Amino acid sequence: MALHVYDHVTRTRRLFAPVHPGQVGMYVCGMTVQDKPHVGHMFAFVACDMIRRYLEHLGYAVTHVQNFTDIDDKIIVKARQEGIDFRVVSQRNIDLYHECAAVLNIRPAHRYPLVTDHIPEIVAFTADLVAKDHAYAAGGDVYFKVRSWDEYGFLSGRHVDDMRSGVRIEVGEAKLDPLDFALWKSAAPDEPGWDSPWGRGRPGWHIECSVMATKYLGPHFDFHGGGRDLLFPHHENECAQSCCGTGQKFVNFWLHNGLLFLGDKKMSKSDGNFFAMGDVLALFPAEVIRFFLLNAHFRSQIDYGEDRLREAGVAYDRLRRGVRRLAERRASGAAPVPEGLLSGPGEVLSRAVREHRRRFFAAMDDDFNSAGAIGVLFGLVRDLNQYDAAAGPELLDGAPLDEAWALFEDADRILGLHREGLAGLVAVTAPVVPQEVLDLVAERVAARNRRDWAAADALRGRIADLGFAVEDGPDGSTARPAIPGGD
RNA sequence: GGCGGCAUAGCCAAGUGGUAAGGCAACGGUCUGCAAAACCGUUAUUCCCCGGUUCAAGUCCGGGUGCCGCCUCCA
Repeated sequence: MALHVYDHVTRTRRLFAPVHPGQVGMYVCGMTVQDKPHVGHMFAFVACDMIRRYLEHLGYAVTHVQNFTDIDDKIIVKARQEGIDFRVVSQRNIDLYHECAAVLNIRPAHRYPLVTDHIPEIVAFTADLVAKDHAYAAGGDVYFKVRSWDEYGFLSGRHVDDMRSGVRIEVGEAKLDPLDFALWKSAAPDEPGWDSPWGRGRPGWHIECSVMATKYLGPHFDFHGGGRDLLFPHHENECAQSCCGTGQKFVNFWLHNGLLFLGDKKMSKSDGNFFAMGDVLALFPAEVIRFFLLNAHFRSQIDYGEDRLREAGVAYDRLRRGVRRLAERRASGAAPVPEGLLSGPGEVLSRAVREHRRRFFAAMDDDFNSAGAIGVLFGLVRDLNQYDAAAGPELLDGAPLDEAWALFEDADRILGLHREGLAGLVAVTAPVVPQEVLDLVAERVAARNRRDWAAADALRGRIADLGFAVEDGPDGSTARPAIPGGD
């Protein structure tokens, strides 16, 4: 099996082949930084991060470019409301993005181009489209001439003549055709603007991505990511501009992630129907959120809900405990069976691990199916547990145990489930428990020792009220945070 | 009105021709003072409905029903 990627233009999965051997160019539509990032945004970036990690695992040198749209109407409005420069608004939200991305274990892009740093290139690209008769200036604006490109609509699967287009002309616009869209918009005197051959203005929404993507990745590159809601008009327009400007095919594979829903509505800034990422991070560990987001195929729609996150936390815990148990066993000091030999349970484990490895990568090769791949990991945990039960504490089949560990490590590098990696995960075995709770635990141990069960149960209740759960083991009692995944 | 997507157990979810992954919940068991945690086991003769193609269909084709998205800013 080799990597196959879904291509929604042909509605099939195609064998992946890079434009340039050994290299992959990936452009991800970043945020319009009018507001703080919400969970829906971060879903898109987590998905692209997983994809990038897998491509790197396959050995490609990936160049990941992710823009910030730092000037647009809504940013201007916001800045005006607050009485500050638009740059303050956009920088503030860019900073927030980077904070969220870091805790979600999203690897930094190689470049984060800003629209406002590329005005000369945007002007040049626009002028070129005008020169090629794919665009025209009108009343200080410049519009892309949609009907000048025969293939317009191929990406989103619509036909120019079918579009309900009459409603799109706004007062003051001078489009020749309602379908046309702005490359350059004239600016009012009190608005931010830059000089151009058409007067003072600012870029339209789509042109920035054409300019920055082709500048950093070349006219034709491999992957372009972004939410499903960007398909039309944004990516359709971006694609039209790029193809007309460069005369080449633009993108080989589009990675449109499904949208995150809240209740029965799409999470959306403009509807106010969203959870800010920072607020969700206060409720659930970042690892659990990332696990939750990767536990469905990235192209499908996900419903956000706290119950769902809680479930994900429990599931994630099972996985993590499996990894920890394996680490403990490998470090247990039990005498390994001689090299080259396997015990009966070791034999069974060995076969299982090989099969899990095959299935894990088959899932990833199948359009980056992280959900299927995660399912395989749970199977590994189960087989490891069965080995534990069958082998007892004395046996230690080094080879299959090493192979199992190696698969967890590969999986972790690809899925990015643990911020510190597997070694870090295993090291974190002692969650922080406040002294107050420790004291109660000690009190309860004393009560148990004098077989005062009523007092012991009451103490357990008080500890639970503080958000901790007690576990009694052969070596005494311990407390841990009651929230799954909370350490 | 145009275009597109989805429908798999109580819930979430993978599965694009070969006889239903996985997680949560539930139940049974081991353990426990009781629990919790942990581990083991059980839980869809069946994939919205009706036709068709095929030796074989959740998977392909046709029709129907239901839900949703896009066509306006949006990850």
